[in-house]
This record gives sequence, C-alpha cells and structure tokens, in this order.
Amino acid sequence: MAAVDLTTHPGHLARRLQQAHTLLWNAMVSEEITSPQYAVMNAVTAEPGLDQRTVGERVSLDRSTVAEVVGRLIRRELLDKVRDPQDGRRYLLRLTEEGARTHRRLTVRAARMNQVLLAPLGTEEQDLFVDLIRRVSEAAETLRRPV
Amino acid sequence: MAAVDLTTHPGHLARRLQQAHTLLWNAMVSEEITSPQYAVMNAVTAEPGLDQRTVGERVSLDRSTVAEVVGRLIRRELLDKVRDPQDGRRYLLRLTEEGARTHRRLTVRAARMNQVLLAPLGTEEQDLFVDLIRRVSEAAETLRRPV
DNA sequence: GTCATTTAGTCAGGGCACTGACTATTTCGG
DNA sequence: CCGAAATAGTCAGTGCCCTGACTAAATGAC
Repeated sequence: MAAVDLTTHPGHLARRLQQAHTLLWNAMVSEEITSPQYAVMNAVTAEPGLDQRTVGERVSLDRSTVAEVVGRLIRRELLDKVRDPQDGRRYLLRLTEEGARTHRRLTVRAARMNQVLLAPLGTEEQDLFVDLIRRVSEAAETLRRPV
Repeated sequence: MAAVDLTTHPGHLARRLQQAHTLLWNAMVSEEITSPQYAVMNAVTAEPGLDQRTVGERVSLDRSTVAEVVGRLIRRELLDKVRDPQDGRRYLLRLTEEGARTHRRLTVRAARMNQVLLAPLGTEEQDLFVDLIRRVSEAAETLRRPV
C-alpha cells in the first residue's frame, strides 16, 4: 500500500488545471491557435520587433520552444521574422496584418474564457487564486535562477 | 498595441506553475522518473492489478498517454503488464519489486518537495491554494464531461 | 586587430498530452 | 446463437517543453 492522495500534490493539481484550461480554450477561444501561440503573439503585440530570445523571456519559454511556436505562426502567416541588420544573430518578430487581427479577436474571447474558468470562485477568491499561483511560481523560479 | 497582461490569465499561470514544479521535481525528487510516471506508479500501488484505462481515469490521462508512460515504466522494469484472463482486451498492471521500492523512495522526497514548493505561502494559504485549484479544475472538467 | 568568450538561433532526442482511426475482444439485443 | 454496439489498447499525427550539442555572429580583452 502506502499510496498517496495526489489531490494534495500541487504539481498534480497544476497539471489538471492546465488540462482543464486547454479544454476550455479549445471550446471558447480557438481550435487553431493554442494558448502558447497566443502568448507569443501577445508579447510581439506589446513590443513589436522583439527577438525570439526576449519573447521567450516574456512568456516563459526556452529558445527551442519559442523557435517551434514561432515557426508555426509563420507557417500560418500570422507572424514575420527578419534578420536584425544591427545584429546578425537575431531575428526580429512582427505580426502580419492578419496576425494583429487574429490577436485582437482572440483577446476578446480569452477574456470571456477566463471568466468562465474562474466562475466557480467568488470575486475575492479569484484575485486570491491568481495571487497565490503567482507567488508560488515566482518563488520556485528564483529558486532555480540564483540571483 | 492592445496587448494584455498575461500574469492575470490563469491558464498562463498554470503553465508557469507546472514549469516551476517540474524544475523542483528534477532537483529534489528524481531526474529519471517524471511526475506523471510517479502518478501512475502511485495509482497501481493503491490498487494493484488495475487496467490502463482505469489508471488513466485515476491520474487524469487519456489512453494514449497512459500507454506511453506505462511503456517507459516497463522498459525500466518498474512495472509489469499481463493480459487479463477474464477479459482479453485488458492489461493488468502491477509494480515490480524494484518499482515498489522506487515508489516508496520517491514518496518521501515528493513530500519534501511539496513543502518547499508551498513554502512561500502561510499554512492557511497552502490549504486555500490547494482548495482553489481543485475547485477550478473540477468545475472545468464537469463542464466538458456533461454528467 | 586578433583571438577567446558570449550570445541567438537551430537541431536531435526524450517526454507529456491530445485527437482520430484502427484492431481485437467482449457484451448485448433479438 | 449471431450480428451490432461498446470497450481496451495501439498507432499516426500534431503540438508543447526541456536539455545538450552545434553554428554563426558579435563582443571584449589584450
């Protein structure tokens, strides 16, 4: 025996929360564009001309994963990538017209989805929820990156 | 412009929480055995002779993913799989001796890791955290699976 | 000014997670 | 009993996510 109740393990709960979120995202936001793809588009919207590495920093993805996600967005013609003339190592990212349109559309839907996702909680609980997750994640991140 | 602050999006936070957890898991529990693999071992410990589909139900994984994870545990000789003589469609799962030992060892370490992960929160906050995540996930799950 | 170091991006490889199509087996209706 | 429907597992395909090794470009120390 000696089995454990996984519903007390935050890691297990985090995985289930993400599954639940993905399900809802597909149903209410988009079946084509995933949530990480949207996050990248959002970062480029906030700071057009960002390079891949910095985008990764903004949305919490490593270089390899950003490259994959960026590749998919380019294939869908939502994103453009040009060499930085100032620094030949970098690629500068920018949304296409269609990319900007798509981002705007998904932003509206994502807001609605977030409301549905958090609906089971009261108003103060919702703020608390976001705050608690953020504190735990940030603490763990600085734990790895010894400032 | 019109970019959004992702740190208010629970989906984004869930992803970051999982990343933080994985990092800590690798550092404090095991670099060999992943957290989903441990979850499967734990389910089989609780109910030896479970079939794959039910294991998936217990740990929130679909059939395909369970098959992959089970395959890896078998390759490592932590798990055994035999056809159910009663029902030729099923495979019955059982930990090997080494699997049971490994599960016990990781259980101790996972408990320590959970303490570290939740350390930034006060005692009541920790309970609240677990409760809030659980409520949100469960609500979203029943939303898709119309009982 | 040249060489060592750092940096941005790519690629191979491993693991998680889902869908949809397929196979084999069981079960159920008649 | 027999054929249809349901069920357990597999497989192919897509996407996310990381590490470690590699290439090309820029930077910095001398």
